[in-house]
Formats: sequence, structure tokens, C-alpha cells
Amino acid sequence: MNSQHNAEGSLTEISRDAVGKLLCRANKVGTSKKKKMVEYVPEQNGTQVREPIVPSKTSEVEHCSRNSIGKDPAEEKCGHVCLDEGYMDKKEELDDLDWEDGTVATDDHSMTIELNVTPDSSVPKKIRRVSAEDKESAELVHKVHLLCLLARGRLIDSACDDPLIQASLLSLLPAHLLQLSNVTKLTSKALHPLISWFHDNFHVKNYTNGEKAPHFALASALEFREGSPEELAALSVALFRALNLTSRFVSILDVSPLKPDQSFRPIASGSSKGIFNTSTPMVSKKKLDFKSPKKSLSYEKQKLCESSLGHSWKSKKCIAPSNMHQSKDPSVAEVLNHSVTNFPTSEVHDINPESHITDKSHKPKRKGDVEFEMQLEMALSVTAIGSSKSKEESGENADSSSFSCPSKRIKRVVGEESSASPQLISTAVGSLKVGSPLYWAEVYCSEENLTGKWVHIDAVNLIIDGEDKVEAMVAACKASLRYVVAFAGQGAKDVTRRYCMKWYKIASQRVNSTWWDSVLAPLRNLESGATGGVVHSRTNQIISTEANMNDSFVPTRSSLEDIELETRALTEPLPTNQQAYKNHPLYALEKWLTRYQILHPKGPIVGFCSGHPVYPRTCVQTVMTKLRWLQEGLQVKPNEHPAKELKRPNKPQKVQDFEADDYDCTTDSKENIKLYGKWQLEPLNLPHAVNGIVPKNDRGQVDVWSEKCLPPGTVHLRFPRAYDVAKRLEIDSAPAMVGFEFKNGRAYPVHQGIVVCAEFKDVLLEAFAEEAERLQEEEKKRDEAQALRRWYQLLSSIVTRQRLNNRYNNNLTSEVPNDVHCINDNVSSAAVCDSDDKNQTSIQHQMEKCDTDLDTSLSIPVKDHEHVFLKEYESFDEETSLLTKRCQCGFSVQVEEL
DNA sequence: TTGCTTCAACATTCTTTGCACCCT
DNA sequence: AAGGGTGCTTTGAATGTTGAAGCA
Repeated sequence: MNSQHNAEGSLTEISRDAVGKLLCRANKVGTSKKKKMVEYVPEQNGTQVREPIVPSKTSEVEHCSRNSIGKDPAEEKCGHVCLDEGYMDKKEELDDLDWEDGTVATDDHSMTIELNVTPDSSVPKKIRRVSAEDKESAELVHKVHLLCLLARGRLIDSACDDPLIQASLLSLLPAHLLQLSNVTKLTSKALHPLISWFHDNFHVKNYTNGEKAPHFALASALEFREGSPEELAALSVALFRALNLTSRFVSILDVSPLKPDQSFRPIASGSSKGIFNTSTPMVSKKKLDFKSPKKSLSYEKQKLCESSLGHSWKSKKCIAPSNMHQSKDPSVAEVLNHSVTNFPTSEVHDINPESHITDKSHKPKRKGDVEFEMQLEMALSVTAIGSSKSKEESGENADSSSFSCPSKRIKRVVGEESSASPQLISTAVGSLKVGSPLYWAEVYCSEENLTGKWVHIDAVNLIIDGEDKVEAMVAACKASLRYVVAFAGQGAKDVTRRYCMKWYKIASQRVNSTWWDSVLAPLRNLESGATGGVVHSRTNQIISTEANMNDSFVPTRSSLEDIELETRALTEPLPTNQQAYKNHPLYALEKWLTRYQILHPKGPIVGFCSGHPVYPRTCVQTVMTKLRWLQEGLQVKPNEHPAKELKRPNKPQKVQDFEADDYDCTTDSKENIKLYGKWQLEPLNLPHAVNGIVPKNDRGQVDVWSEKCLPPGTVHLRFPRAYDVAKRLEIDSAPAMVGFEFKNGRAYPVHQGIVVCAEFKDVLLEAFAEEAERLQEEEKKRDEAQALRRWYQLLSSIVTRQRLNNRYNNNLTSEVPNDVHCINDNVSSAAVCDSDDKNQTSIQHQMEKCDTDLDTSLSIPVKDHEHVFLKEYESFDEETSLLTKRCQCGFSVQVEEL
């Protein structure tokens, strides 16, 4: 176990480093910008200032970016390295000068002052824009962080389902509050005493218990009745679930920014050192005396098991139910018995197969499940380490680091006087310090509204039904709630809309919705399976069937909630500033329409902003030129007038420049860009191909922007030399223009293949195949001929060489050099005599003969020595296909395998 | 102090159908 | 001499994005 922990630690370390580096990269822009701005200064100052002025802010991020990421070339050019080198160069120069004349040094100094023409203040500001790469990496970090937090939320949620935790909570609960589990018509008001009790008994702490899995962290928080806001919110959810209330664990996913160069400050976090430090130091509270003196028996037992067995939390669950019976309170024992002992059987009734993560060890796991669990574990460890670390850091100055953002007065429904405890130090009259609203619970109250409602319950801050306050609280922390996700049944659902009143403000800060929706899709199903209509998994059979019956004629909770959130989206209040309308999903101002946008129909006016009429976004239509619509496979209906006309940008055509002024006013009106809207279009109606003739445009070609643009009855053949093939077969064809290439400021058409009548397609393809085969054959022949030519050349040279050797070296006793390529007389003579008639086939034949001769005889008499080529001295080079045969005397022959 | 507007600077997108000259 | 390859005058305006300044 220890080793496993170590391994896990290293893994999480690695993960943290990796993501940290990514973050550093994402944040690099800001820091590097500063760096550059600073380091430009000394460069312009010449050598006078040697040390670059280091900005006072030496953040870890910057440090990291310097260390972990290779310097980019631009940085190297103007960065400190360059400065140092410059200095060194200068110094060398200086030394040289010293060597020549000792007095120059001072001159040199003064010269540098002369160079320093521009004072620091007048240095033009260099604002480095974020590059596409920076944006991409920021988005990547954003997504990864989002997934990590999502995974963490799921783990917390599964911990809330833990029957031991639930049972222990119930064991603490006063008997009168247990009645809540029997309430069928639940209202938010009915929850007040329960929340109040929870608030009084569980308190926020600023330090951490160390790195613990959610199950253990919750158990620990339960035991000591204090914990992080996250743990307490989770405990409240566990309590609701223990009481058979349908509830969710809701969390704001406080992710790193989507766009680079935005400093990421985790909500309510004292310092931001990385995306993992999302700790949430809260209002420091004195640990209150427990009103209920008895401790959780089950946890004492469990701790015992833990120490004696050293097993995982999961394994202990099996023995837990028997322990529950030892509870002294009979009612509690009954409830426990009911809720906990039902647990093993509940999986039978449970609709959601994954709702009991705790039992997974007993089920055969699929490979994907195992992998997913591992990923979850990793995500958990990573986030747990990060947060705990920051908590440890903030632990020292717990009071000072406690939540300090001013907050608007929030709804405190019950026990406001008691909750305004002395430990809440207010800095302003009328303001209350509240904990960071990162985590809370949602309980489904069937008697709220007509159809029932998910009620926001922040047990930590004692806020009930304060959904409209969350945004203000988050805003008070100078953060925005971009993602609010509700977790239940191992699933998750984005409920940001419920808490966000100004969606247009956060929409741009969220990741692209397609990706996010696809991530959430499977989780949504799990979530709605656990909460939508069907009462929670621990509910008994009767209630479950009742709910099922209800579901058969009542929309599910999930779908009702979807409608609710959708309605919120559609009834968002009008923004008060004009800029907000620029990309607002619901509303538009004519002022902010782009060149190619138009209001159609122009109305209804839904309001006014600074005197400008506000129209629904649905009225905004895109207009395009005829050509652009053509590219989309649409054409403008006949007799349609342009919906909008734009003045053609003045592009004076070189030679006519001087004449342009004369008839500018007259031509302009004629050459306006005519734009048409979608409502003025019809499907493309191109002339049909008749009698094998392809209808062409005035340039004798067919513009193939897409398949839609092909005249009916024609096909686009893209194979090379198609035009030649068609021409040879005397088939009518037209070059296919597929687009433009922009070079030197001009557009050049790009042609690819041809357009022919469909009936010729097969013929042409066949002809092309034949052609291709023929070309291949020709190429092969050409290659072979070339090979033979080279062989002939080689053999000729060898023969010549041999002749020269025979003639002039006969009398000499010199040895044949090792690397001289030799060949026996038979071969050479054969090659020579055959080379004369230049018959390629016979040459080839002789080559083969030569090859076999070499293979079989392998004995070439040279003078007294007869070469013997033994097999073991052979070597074959696969690249050149050359076989090298060697004689013991050192003589070698290379043979090419044909 | 905060939020909004305006402006400037830079980045990105859209634009959209040759020709003269040289070499083989 | 014909035909293929290569390189020009290396656009430029509109729009989108971001930061800074000014103002209420």
C-alpha cells in the first residue's frame, strides 16, 4: 500500500508538473511581455546598464516559464543572453583597444552615452499580442482543468453516496429532524431546521487533513465536525441523501482562464500559483462545542478496522451494517438499519448501475471502467495535492488569509443573529463576510412551484434558496461563475444558467459549447437517471414505483429543469451597455452588425439601449454576394433586389489611376457589391449536360466549389492528366476550377481534374487505368534499360582495366590491390563480345550467365594463385543489392543480383 | 472605485480567373 | 520555335481583438 501511495504520489507529481508547465506556457505571454519590455531598456541604453532591470514581481510562473520552456528565438535576440554577449563582445573589443591604446576605454564609455539617445521614458511600448499558440495552449489547459474538476466533483458525489457516512450523519441527527425523511411534499421551508442544525454542528476549518480521498476526507470531517467548505457541502448532500431527499452536490468549477494573459486567481484563494491551488480558505470559526456529545460509533469501529486491517474504505463497508445495530438510539438504529442494510440489495433496484461506486469491487469491471477509474483517481490526487498544499501554506496565516472580499448582504433565512458570530469580522457596516460560494447542495422540493424545483442550499453559509445571490457573491470575489455543475449518481449537469443572471458576460469565457456538451452528454444521462423523476437510489421500493408511475404521465425532473434553464436563457434581461450586444446570443443592436449582416425582418423591437432599438438576435441574417452563395450551392431567385449594397472598396487599377477620379462617382454606384439574404435564395439550378456536352462557363471551365456546383449529369474526375485522356478519347470535358491560390496579392485559379458527363466516367477511368499501366510499364522499361546501360559501362571499364593490367603489369610482381574489382576471363570476354551487338536481351542473358558463373565456379585464376570464394566470406549489402565475394588473398568481387 | 465608451494598434480574414521571361 | 517552368509589383481593406485613456 505504501509503495502504491508512493507511486501515486509520483504520478500526481508528474501530472501536476506537466499541467503546471502547460499553464506556465499559457501564462508565458504576460510575463514574457513584461520581460521584453524591461529588457529592451538596457539594450537601448547601450552598455551602460549591464544588469537588466528585473521587475519586482518575480512570480513562480515567470520563473517556471524561463526554466521549463526553451527560450524562443525572439527572446534570445533581445533577451538578457544577448545582453551578456553584447557586453562580452564589448569587453573583448575594449580589451583589444586597451592593447592598442589605454585611454580609449574612457572614450568608449562616453561613446556609449552618446548612443543612449532615447531616454527610458520615451521608449515606445512594445505590446506583444498573444499568439495563436498561446491561445491554443490556454484553451488546452482550460479543458484539462475542467475535466479534472469534473472528475473531482464526481468523486465527491460518490463519497456523498457512501452509506457509512450517511448512516453516521443520521446517527448524529436529533430524532425530530429524522421526520424529514417521511415528508413527501417537501418545501424549502421544511428544510430550515435541518440546515440550521447542520450549520450549528459543522464548521469550516482552514487547515487540511492532508491528502485524503474524498471518502476519508468526508469521514474525517464528520468525525471532527469540521472540514473544508467542499467537505461540508458534501456532507450536507450526504445528509440530504440519507434522509431520502433527492439532492445534488453543486460546485463552481473554478478553472483557469480560457484566454491567455488573464491572470488566474482562484476564487477566495490567497495566492495563485497554479491551477491546482483552488483552496478555499474560509471565515475562521472557533470550533464550537458539540451539542451532541456522542461520537460516531461507526467511525470508531471503522477506524479500528482501518488500523487493524489496513484495508481500503470500500472493503470495510461490508462489515459496517452490523455495527450500526449497536447504536443506542433506537430510532436512529432503525433508520440506519433501513437505509444501510438495504444497501447491498439496493443495487438490484437501482436504475443507475454506477450509483454505487463502493460496490464496484465486487462486480466484473470493464476495461474502460478501470481506465476511467484510474483517470479519476489521478485527477483526484492531482487536485487534492494542489489544494491541500495551498491550504497548508495558508494554514499559517489562517486568519489573515481568510476570506476577505466584501460581500453584499446575503439572504440568511434562519438564525441570522446566531450566525453573525463574533468570529465573523466585518470590515464594513452592513457587510457580512461569507465563505466562498464554491460548493453547495441542491435539494429537489416537490412542493416548490407547480412542478417542483431544485432548491439551492448552502449549509455552510446558511443560505436557503439563494440562487440569485450566488452570482453576486462570486462577483464580490472578483470572479465569475463560468461553470456551475451539479453532481448526482456519478453524473453531472451544467446548471450555470440557474445561477447566472448575465450569461452574455460569461459566455465568452466558456469553452466552446459543442465540446462541453459532448463531454457532459454521458454524465447528463447518469445524472438524470439518478435524479430525474426516479427518486434516489436509496429510496425504498414503494416510493420508487410511485415515482415511476408518476413519470409515465408527468415530464421528468430533468426535462422540466431543462425547460426551466432554457426559459432563463430566453428571458435574460437586456444588457445596459452597448458593447454587450456585440456578441449577445439573444439580442442585437443594428449598430454592432457587421458588414455582411442585416436585420430581416427589422423587428420586433424588444427594448432600447442608450436610445438604440434592440432587436432579437434571430432577426440578424447573413447576406452574401451571388458568387458566395453559389459556392454554398445556392442561387439567388430571379427578380430579387439586393438586400444590402456595399460600396466597393476603392481599388485603383494602376494605369487607370489618373483617370479614375473623373468617373469615380458614376461607376461607383454601378459597381456596388450586391448582397442577398437567405430568404432570397433557391437551390442551384444549373443547366443539364446534354449529348455528352458539359455546360461550361464563359471561361470554358466548370467552377467546382463543391459537389453541389456540378452541372447535373456530370462528374468530377480528379486523376492527373485527365484532360489529356479525355482529349485522346475525344470526350468533351472542362477543366475543373476548385478554388483560388493567393500569391503576390493576386488570386490565381487552381484547377484539379476535369468535369465530364457521367456516362463517360467508366470509360475514362478505364482508360486512365490503362494509361497508368502503360506509363508504369514504360517507366519500368526505361529503368531496366538504364540499368543495363550502366552495367555495360561498368563491365566495359572493368575489361579495359583488366586489359591494361594484363598488358602493362605482366612483368611486375606487384600484388593486386585489395579493392580492385576483378572478374574472370570468361565473364569479361562474354560481356565484351556481347556488348558489341548491343542486344539488350542477350546482354541480360549474359549478365545472368555471368552471375551464375561467379556463383558456381568462383574460381578466378590470377597468375599462380587461383581465387577461391568461400561462402563464409561473402557479404550482402541489402541497400545496393550487391553481393561481395572474397578470396583469402584479399581479392574481392562484387556481384549485383538481377 | 467601477464600469462604460472610445480610440488606437495590431491580428486576422477576405479578396477571388496573368504574364513576361528564360530554358529546354 | 514551341512549350513548360518560374517569379513578379510581395494587396490591402474590412473586421476582430485587445489595451489604454477618459469620463460619469
